[in-house]
Amino acid sequence: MARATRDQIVGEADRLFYEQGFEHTSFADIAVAVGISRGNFYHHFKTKDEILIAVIDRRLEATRALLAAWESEAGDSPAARIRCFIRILIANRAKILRHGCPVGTLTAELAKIDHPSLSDAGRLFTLFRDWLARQFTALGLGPEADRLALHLIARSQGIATLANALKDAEFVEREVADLTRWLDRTVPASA
Amino acid sequence: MARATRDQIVGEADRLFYEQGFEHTSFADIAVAVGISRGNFYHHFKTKDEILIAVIDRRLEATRALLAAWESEAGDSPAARIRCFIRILIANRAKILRHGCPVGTLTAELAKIDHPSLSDAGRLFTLFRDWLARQFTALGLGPEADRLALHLIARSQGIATLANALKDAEFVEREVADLTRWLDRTVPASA
DNA sequence: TCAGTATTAGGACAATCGTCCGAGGCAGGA
DNA sequence: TCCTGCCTCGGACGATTGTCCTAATACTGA
Repeated sequence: MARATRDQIVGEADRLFYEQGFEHTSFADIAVAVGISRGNFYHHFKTKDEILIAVIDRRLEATRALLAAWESEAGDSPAARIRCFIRILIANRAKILRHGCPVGTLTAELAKIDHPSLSDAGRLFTLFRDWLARQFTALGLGPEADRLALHLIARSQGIATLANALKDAEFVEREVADLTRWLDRTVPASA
Repeated sequence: MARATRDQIVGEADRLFYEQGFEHTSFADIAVAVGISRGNFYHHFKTKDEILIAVIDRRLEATRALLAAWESEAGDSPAARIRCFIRILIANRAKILRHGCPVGTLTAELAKIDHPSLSDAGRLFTLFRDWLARQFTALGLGPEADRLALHLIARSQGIATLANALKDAEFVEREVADLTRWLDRTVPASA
């Protein structure tokens, strides 16, 4: 089945792009990881950029699924849903210490090499932004919802960047606690 | 004079590493920027990693000078000195939108390719961290000084990362205002 | 069973990478 | 004046990059 091979390629590329970066990952790296020959790629993807687009699409889909899972997991409480977002810093702590945030590091790299897919990668941020803004709106913070969403994402990015640079897990816990207090202070005392 | 050529190489490498990234910048790129032949490098630097080390040293020195300048610029007010730090987000706004924070993007890249100079680059963060902690200590916040310093750096990193991804200058202004309010709220009402 | 398509392997390709060499140019001291 | 040592040039090197081709194989439908 061609679909299976294609999915394997995209899956391994996704992992390698995260762990090593897009440019630093070669066709040979992906071929070894998947266990296929290098020349086989051309049948599934014409260029490396096409693999990147497929990886971004995969991440967009995974993010949509994650957000949907949080909605059912946290029930009807928007505040609890936002706490799910904050908690990914704890859940993915080990990976973040080693490789940073998958969204932030990818967009930073694409911005640096002036890659045309930067705007596509930016849609990953938009997904979180809009979802968070909807939660803040549901909490009655409509006029500030987008501002609060961006603020929360920026705080998370800063924590991930610094945790990655300093390799400091305790710092993450401390900042997440701080972020949680900020959330409690921001939302009305209902949820 | 050999020293002048060497300094030119390090200077252009510094700029290019910031604008394009370390890996994406080739010897040829630097040679063109400086206006010398490619083979000339070997006389000044044996490897590309040696250039990176020189660039990091240059940035460390520039950072020390910057911090010293803020100390005299802001007089004896630690709070005013901290505001100098916050203001670099505004002063370097245009570059940050295009290329991110020079410190954050370099450490992120070096972490991703598992480069041995990552710890050296991390010393750039340490410089700001210790300096900021000293200012908070001078404000009578000794026990919390290091925590507050890291918090402030993380916030700045998050703003830079997101501004770079979204190319949104207005967002930077808003978050800097927010950060300034945080500072006013945190420091005792003396300075 | 067989034709035809889909998938794969292996390698060639030009370009570029970091590295390194040897020949020339230039200076200042004897 | 010539010699010596620093500096620079242009190009060669092996390795690796992304891209692409062709021949062999696996699979499918009739």
